[in-house]
Amino acid sequence: MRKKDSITREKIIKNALKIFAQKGFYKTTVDDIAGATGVAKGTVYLYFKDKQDLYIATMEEHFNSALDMLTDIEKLPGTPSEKMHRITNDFVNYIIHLRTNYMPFTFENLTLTGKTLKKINITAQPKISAMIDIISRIVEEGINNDEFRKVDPRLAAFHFLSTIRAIFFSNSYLANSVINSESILELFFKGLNKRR
Amino acid sequence: MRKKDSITREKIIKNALKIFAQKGFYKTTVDDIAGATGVAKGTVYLYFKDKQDLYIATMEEHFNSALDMLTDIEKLPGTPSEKMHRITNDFVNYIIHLRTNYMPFTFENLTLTGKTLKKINITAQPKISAMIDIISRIVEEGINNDEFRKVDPRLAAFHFLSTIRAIFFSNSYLANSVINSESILELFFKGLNKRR
DNA sequence: ATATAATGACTGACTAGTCAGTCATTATAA
DNA sequence: TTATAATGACTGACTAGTCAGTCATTATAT
Repeated sequence: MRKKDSITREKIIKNALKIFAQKGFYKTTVDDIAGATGVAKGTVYLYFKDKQDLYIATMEEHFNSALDMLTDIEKLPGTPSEKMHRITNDFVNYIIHLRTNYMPFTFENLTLTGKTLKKINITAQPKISAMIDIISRIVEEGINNDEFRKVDPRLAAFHFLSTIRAIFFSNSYLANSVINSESILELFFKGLNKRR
Repeated sequence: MRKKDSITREKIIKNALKIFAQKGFYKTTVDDIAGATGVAKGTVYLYFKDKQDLYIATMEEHFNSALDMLTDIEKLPGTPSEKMHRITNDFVNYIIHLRTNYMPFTFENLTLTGKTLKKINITAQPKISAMIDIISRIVEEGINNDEFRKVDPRLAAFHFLSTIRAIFFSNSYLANSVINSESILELFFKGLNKRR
């Protein structure tokens, strides 16, 4: 394969990520992606076995971006709580950049079934697991610091990702309240119960 | 005179709810629903204008069930925190009964686009809003009781629903941790930060 | 007898996936 | 240096399959 090839492949994935994120797997046609990329449909099939294969490649791209972000943040100095705020901001910006209002592949691919779902989960599960690993290390650091309570770090990491996810929906459903990442994170960190 | 059977209509909705919840809008065929109900496809079109119309009816059914549950729990005696535990249990049981592992219509219909999405949101938004209303009244009660911190009650209600939603995904992604509703709710109520 | 309910074969629009052919670029022979 | 050959990335018309929605026909209740 020529050098040119991998650039085309990357362009296709980049466009597919945006379109799949906005329209989901079924509403997105391969022609949509080819059109956005400026190639013919046949070209897409030079680089990907089928639509499902392209979707999986797109997901890998997505998770790799997310893992890169997390890895960078883990390395930087700062308290665990500061790191978790940074993660939230980065994720929010990333999703805004995709011009979609949900995290397409973070937790689920709701409407996929059977074989497709299974194949995708083979790719997705380890990546999500890796994300939870990084975050749970940050949580552990916080527990050792006496910053956080003694909780199951992986559960807290998972709940944290769920909370970030909720931020993207909050605007649609809470029009009359003041919502931003900060106010939801405040609930996440401090909880609902009054301290006594 | 024989009347168009409202029992048939209800049966179709009941089956559609289960199948849409399991397979999503696109993977579900009208034949699937007709077959499960034991009627011909044409019969479905006697009761519903099109697939989208059936989906909307299905969503209304779903939200009405949820609102009924919430209304009942709000009336019963108990502390706000007890009520919220009951809501969680009821929702979890309801979803288990549907034999699906996500809350299909609670927050989003991810892969629907354009007109379909807009029409569905016209139905869904007020119902979700009504759910948040009930829960936020319970939260307010807790704030007045000195049980909860002074927070935006609607935001807390929304975050609570997001947390319940997370319970359904936790099993897939946290296989090695001990997860149940209780441990996630504990995080929701107490927060991650250590109390000082 | 007649109106209403139900059926399911059929249609047509849509789209995933194919493949024979094109053409710009690169390699090579004279 | 220039003509010719080889390459392979790319194209887009085409096929084959799917499924929402229709409607002529049949069944049934009153």
